[in-house]
Amino acid sequence: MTVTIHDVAREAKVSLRTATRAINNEPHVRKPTRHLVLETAKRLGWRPNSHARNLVRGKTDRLGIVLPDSRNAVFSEIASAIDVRAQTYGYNCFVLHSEGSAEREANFLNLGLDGSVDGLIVLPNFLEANRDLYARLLQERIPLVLRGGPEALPEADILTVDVEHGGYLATRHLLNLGHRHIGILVSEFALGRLYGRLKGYLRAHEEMGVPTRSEYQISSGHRLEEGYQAIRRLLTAQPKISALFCHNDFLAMSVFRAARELGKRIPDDLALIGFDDIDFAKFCEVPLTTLTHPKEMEGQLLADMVCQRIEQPDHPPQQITLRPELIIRESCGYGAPP
Amino acid sequence: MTVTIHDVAREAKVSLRTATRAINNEPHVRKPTRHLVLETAKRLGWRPNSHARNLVRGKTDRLGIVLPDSRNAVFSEIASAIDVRAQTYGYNCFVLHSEGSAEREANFLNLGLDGSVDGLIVLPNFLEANRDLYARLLQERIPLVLRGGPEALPEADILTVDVEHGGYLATRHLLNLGHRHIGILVSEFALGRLYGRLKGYLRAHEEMGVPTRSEYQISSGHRLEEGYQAIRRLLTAQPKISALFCHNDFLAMSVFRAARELGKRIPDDLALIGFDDIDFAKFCEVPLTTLTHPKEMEGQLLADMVCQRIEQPDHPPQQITLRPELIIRESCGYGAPP
DNA sequence: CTGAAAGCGCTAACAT
DNA sequence: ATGTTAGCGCTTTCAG
Repeated sequence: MTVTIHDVAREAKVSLRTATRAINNEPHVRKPTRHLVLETAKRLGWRPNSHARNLVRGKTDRLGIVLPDSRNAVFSEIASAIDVRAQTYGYNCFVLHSEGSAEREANFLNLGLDGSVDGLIVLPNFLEANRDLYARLLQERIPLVLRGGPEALPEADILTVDVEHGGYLATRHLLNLGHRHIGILVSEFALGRLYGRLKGYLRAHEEMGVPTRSEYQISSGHRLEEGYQAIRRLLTAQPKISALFCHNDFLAMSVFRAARELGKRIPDDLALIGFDDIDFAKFCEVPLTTLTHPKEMEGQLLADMVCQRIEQPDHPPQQITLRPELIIRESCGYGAPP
Repeated sequence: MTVTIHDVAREAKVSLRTATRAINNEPHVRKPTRHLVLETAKRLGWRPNSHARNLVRGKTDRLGIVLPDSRNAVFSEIASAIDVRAQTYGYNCFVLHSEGSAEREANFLNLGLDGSVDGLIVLPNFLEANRDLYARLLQERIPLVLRGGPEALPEADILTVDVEHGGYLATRHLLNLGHRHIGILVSEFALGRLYGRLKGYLRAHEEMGVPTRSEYQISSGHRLEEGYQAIRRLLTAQPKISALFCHNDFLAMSVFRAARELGKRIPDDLALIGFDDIDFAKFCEVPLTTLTHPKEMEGQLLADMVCQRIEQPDHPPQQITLRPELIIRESCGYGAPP
């Protein structure tokens, strides 16, 4: 039924070896022979079978990118940058969204173990729940690069964004602007790296001698709606809050509506800082002050790291930290505090 | 080097057949035997090889979802809904972003041809450029479902959103509100379905006896920045425009900044309508009036369609059209025209 | 330059 | 309940 390279060879009256040669553009085939094979393949409607091919080659030229959440554009932006770079190494990328499910994340990690991809770049959400799997991946020497989570997996290749520093920069900026009642929204995902923002926030306060209050610190799920509800609650319960540092730009977008409904204007009555510098940050009504790091470079580094690991399995693990920078736009106003 | 199921069988002192049985949870293996095999597999560090498995089974239990653009959340939302539904059939989904490249799209279509996935759900951007490939897919009877583009490929399974109707509804709404100078931004992708919006826009005008002007009709690329520039240009050149129908919510988001910079307020000086009802539409500063169709249902239908095609290859092609509905929020105001 | 033959790791008829 | 055996479709030594 399905036509194999065997059929092509027979039909073209050449050996199997010659057929592969012609088809894969290898040398040592005469032009007319090659042409004949190619023609025959076409005529017969032959098409390569990736499984057979990958099985014998022992590789796939494919990479898996495991993302936590398909809604937040920052992940798409990073994935896109990884993809572009991976392309130059000859790899295609599959993007996989774990969508808040440890089981889904586990499934995707398995794609590394069962040879479906040659390497994995993962933005982990369930480092704890899937601890064994991550360990296995490492032990089996499956090329794996993590974005974040160095404390949890010190022996892996890891790219980290120094979110604590980001939190510090953001908060210091707000304090310098004169704000003394600064709210903070962090993600409820209990990953160490996520609370980094809070650490930076606390450190900045301490450094400036400004007291902090736990009532100003809240968390929410990763969905826009959840962020919106949490922020609305915070702003309602703590009317003194004049500035808000939001876990990421995505959730920060939900502040606009909450603020408006409570009769607060951004930036006049409420200063707002996000994190990530997603595209929307530039084009929302009041362009968002935020923390950024070059996402093209991040993607590039991540791709480089897996590819390097693939080529040199024995290379000692590499850990790179990216420092975010503050991008001042308009959402914190320019001037004095309320 | 790599441990195979063969090794496991030998080590457990059972036959190959029994080993597979145990491992794949098939019946006709005694408990202790099964346990022994599983233990041995674990001890030896055996892991299944997906290529070998898929090669012999002739299927992968995987679906490919080809998306035009990773930035626009509407695609993620649809993909996510497809994924959820496909899960219930036992399929995993790979999402693939063609990102405005016909070649990338072609690459992904090839995953269907080479057996990497059992079926393909594609939101096509390059139906023309990849015409041959689509035809091939159909001819080879690879399960394929398209979202949009029925004119181009009448013999395929297709789910269409009636964007013309959407354009009509949006424009009529604006006209009913009293607007007489309505701008429209459409995507520059020359797919038939995309210009549907414009058709609906024109039809609504005609029906109400309101003249249209080509100066009010512009197009832009799919990036936020491009939308922003196009809109800024339009609004600057045509100050009479009091309402804007935007190709999609994603691009509509860029209107907020453009309007603000030109001293126009939404909805007071500029009414705005989008398309898609992405999450952001609800939570932007002025919740967006838009066209919607249930994306959960859309994803569900798309998944059902491929799965059905996989199960019944001979089923006649199915074409389903979804009608968008107008969701009135706040971006068009409530009252009279300017 | 071309060909014969040996697998890659797994599943599944077909026995026993 | 378990074992034997023949491939799935392809690449790749190794000989000619």
